[in-house]
Amino acid sequence: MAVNLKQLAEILGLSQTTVSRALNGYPEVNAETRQRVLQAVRETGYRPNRAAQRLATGKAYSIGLVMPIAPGIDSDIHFGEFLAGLAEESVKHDFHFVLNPSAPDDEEATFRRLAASGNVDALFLAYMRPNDPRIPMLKALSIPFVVHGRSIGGPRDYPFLDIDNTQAFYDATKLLLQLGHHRIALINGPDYLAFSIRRKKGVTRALEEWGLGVDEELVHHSVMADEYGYRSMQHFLERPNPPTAVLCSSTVLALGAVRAINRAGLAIGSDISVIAHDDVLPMLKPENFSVPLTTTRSSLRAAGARIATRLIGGIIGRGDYPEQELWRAELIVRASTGPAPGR
Amino acid sequence: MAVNLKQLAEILGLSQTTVSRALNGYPEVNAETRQRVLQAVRETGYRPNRAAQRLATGKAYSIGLVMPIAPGIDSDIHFGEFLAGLAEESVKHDFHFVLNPSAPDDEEATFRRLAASGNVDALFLAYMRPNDPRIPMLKALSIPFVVHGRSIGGPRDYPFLDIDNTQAFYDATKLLLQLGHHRIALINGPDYLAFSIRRKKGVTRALEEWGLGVDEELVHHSVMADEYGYRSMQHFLERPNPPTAVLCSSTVLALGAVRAINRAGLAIGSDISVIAHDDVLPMLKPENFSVPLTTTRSSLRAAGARIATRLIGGIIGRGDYPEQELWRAELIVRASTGPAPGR
DNA sequence: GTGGATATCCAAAGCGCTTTGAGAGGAAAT
DNA sequence: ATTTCCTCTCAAAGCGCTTTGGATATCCAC
Repeated sequence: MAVNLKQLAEILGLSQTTVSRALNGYPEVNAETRQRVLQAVRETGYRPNRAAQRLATGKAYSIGLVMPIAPGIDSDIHFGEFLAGLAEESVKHDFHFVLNPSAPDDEEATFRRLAASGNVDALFLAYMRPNDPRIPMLKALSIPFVVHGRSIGGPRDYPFLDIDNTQAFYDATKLLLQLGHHRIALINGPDYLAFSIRRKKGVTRALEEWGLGVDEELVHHSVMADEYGYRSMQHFLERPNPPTAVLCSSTVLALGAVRAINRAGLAIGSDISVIAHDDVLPMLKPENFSVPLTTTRSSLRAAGARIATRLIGGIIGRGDYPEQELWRAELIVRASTGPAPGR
Repeated sequence: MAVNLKQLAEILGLSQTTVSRALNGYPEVNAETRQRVLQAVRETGYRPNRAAQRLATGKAYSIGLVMPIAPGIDSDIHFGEFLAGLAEESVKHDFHFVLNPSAPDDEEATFRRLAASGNVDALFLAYMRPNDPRIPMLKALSIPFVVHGRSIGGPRDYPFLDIDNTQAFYDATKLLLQLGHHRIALINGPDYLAFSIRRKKGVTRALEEWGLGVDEELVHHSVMADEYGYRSMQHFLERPNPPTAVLCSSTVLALGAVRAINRAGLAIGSDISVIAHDDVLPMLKPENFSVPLTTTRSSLRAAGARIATRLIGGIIGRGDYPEQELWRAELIVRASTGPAPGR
């Protein structure tokens, strides 16, 4: 059943070369011959062996990503959503991914292995940290890559796609300040990730411009699961002087925070304002919250698609994309933000 | 920098054969020679080219999965969680996945392509439907595969891992009946998927054994996103004779349902009971709901790991696993279930 | 010392594809 | 008729690895 090039050529009474050329769109082949070849491919169900193709061309038609994983580590819903974007775009070009799971502390070795294996044409990086060692490493390995996010410090000349996290949280904070809030809490992502650091910076900057400082007691860092949103919020509310507004780094965190607020008997949008960053997760829409959530929005899925486009474009040598892109998140005001109480 | 076998052999003053054998653990190589080779590998950072290896052996050391995707289709959080399980196990054996995105209506062709490409040793299947055409197809292609879930109808002799959905929802329904509930609603997954059908069957069976029938008006099918849980529940509550209990096919659906119940001013566990199926999604734990959720629990991630184990075991010819496994979901009673009101 | 194991190692043949460098044939130009 | 230039096709090399089928050397027993 499974035919290979040689057999196909035999059936057609042609040489492998000609068949190969006909298939790969080389000009020096008769239109009629090409048709015959294509017809035979249809009839036999011939599919080129990718491994052989790869060995011959050096191209793998696939992009590699390292999936952070370990027995204790929770799967990240954001990762899945991003993947969906990558996938959506890749399918158009008949590309696939090679997903290489790896424990975080083994990530460097995994990258090295992946790059050397010849299994992938390009790599994708995320979960950037300050002075991320993977960037110089990949540059040294001279394999194309695109980063989702940005490192902080270290070399600056690498291809990335990021959203302007500082700006987003600056905007959000400013809105709260204008509404009269002074005690603003932040339920942020893990403190070792670059985006968290930038978001906090945005908050800090807005507060300082307003003549206020950050209250470190009102800043929590954690993995983005609703459980932590709940705990952090509960913690904040138990303070002698609780915040009147809270910023969440994800709608998932907001989910927990909202629960804590409800349980405390407070009204969202009047007693306390909530703003979350919305990655546009289809299963958790801010407009569906009991009180629709004000958000800074930027589609993770769109980012995935865009990165796939750039990566693939780079591989097949088509398209010329900017090396560095910084998307601005949109501030969308809904009912969860209102004037500070007592004003 | 990137050394290949030939160069490595040259450096060592050995033939490629010997080096290859030393690396692959063949017995006919001197222990001392093997050490020398391994040392050289360490020094040079030699990595075998997978494509070449694949071409020579026919083994790809990777398993393929088709990721259902399309511009309009939402990413499924359950998919990500399952993937995490697969990954966790695969990383131990240095396997990776080839993720092939595909539009649902193109799935068959994608499978065929994937199988013929030689890129993968085995395939993984999920989102089973009744009489799923992919099963006979893969059998015909004679490529190893394992199904997560089970089809309904069609051939029965194929390798799968499933949870006993009928049993799980039978158990859950029975609990509700024992608590005195008679009007029991079901917010189920998509009606074209086998697991949904089985879950409904479990509910039906329990009701019938109790001398009751299913009220089709109280059964909704939808994608598993909180939005639909909310809508369905709201819909049920607006009926003249609303249900006193509801079963949800996912904690994600329950999230929406709970919101609708809260909004209606009803108390969970007394006015209305809720049971959800819990796939053990780390970002959404039933014990963290404002009223902890009674659930039927079965870890999606564990299923992923188990399937990876079986798939990989089959490929490297190690281990002998049962072809078919049916896991039983655990019924865990929490505060969201209580006696039917007025009893 | 000779035949037969045993232990080590090697040359070479693929695996299925792309691609280089040429050859064959015909049309156009001289 | 010869040369030049296309157009179309082909044989063969090579991608980096595994594996078959020896070759060589060593060692034992008889």
